[in-house]
Amino acid sequence: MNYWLVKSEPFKYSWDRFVQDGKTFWDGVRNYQARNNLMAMKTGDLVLFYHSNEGMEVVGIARVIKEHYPDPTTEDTRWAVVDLEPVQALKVPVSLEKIKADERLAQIALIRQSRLSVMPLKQEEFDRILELSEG
DNA sequence: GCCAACGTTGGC
DNA sequence: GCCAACGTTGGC
Repeated sequence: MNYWLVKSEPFKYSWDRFVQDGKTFWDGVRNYQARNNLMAMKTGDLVLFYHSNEGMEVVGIARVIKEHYPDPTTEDTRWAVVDLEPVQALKVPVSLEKIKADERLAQIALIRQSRLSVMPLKQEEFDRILELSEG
């Protein structure tokens, strides 16, 4: 089991919309590193859903329900998508500020490589973020 | 709205 | 193969 974090601008695709949809294919990745991470996702992996720009907080947990396949939104064969379904919203969203302030999370790509939109998390980092959600 | 970080493109 | 120019992302 692996753990991941994906970013979405709520303006483009918000958590609420995701919950309404029941599932979604995660498209729009146009960066090789992010794509490689996307293609490494396995069915059942858990994925934190982060709102970038507006909100700037982790808002929920998703699960991979289908591993990577060619991006249906482009003819370009280089890009891939995965299918995700919502698992649950966090009771309290975990803000970027809070994550930055936590020394155990100082090394995660969200902070060190702010432009990467799909990134792996260690289990302890994933667990830690959920802990922060509980106060 | 600005700008830093950084990935990509294209001329040489 | 280098590097300047350019585009995009995302925090502030």
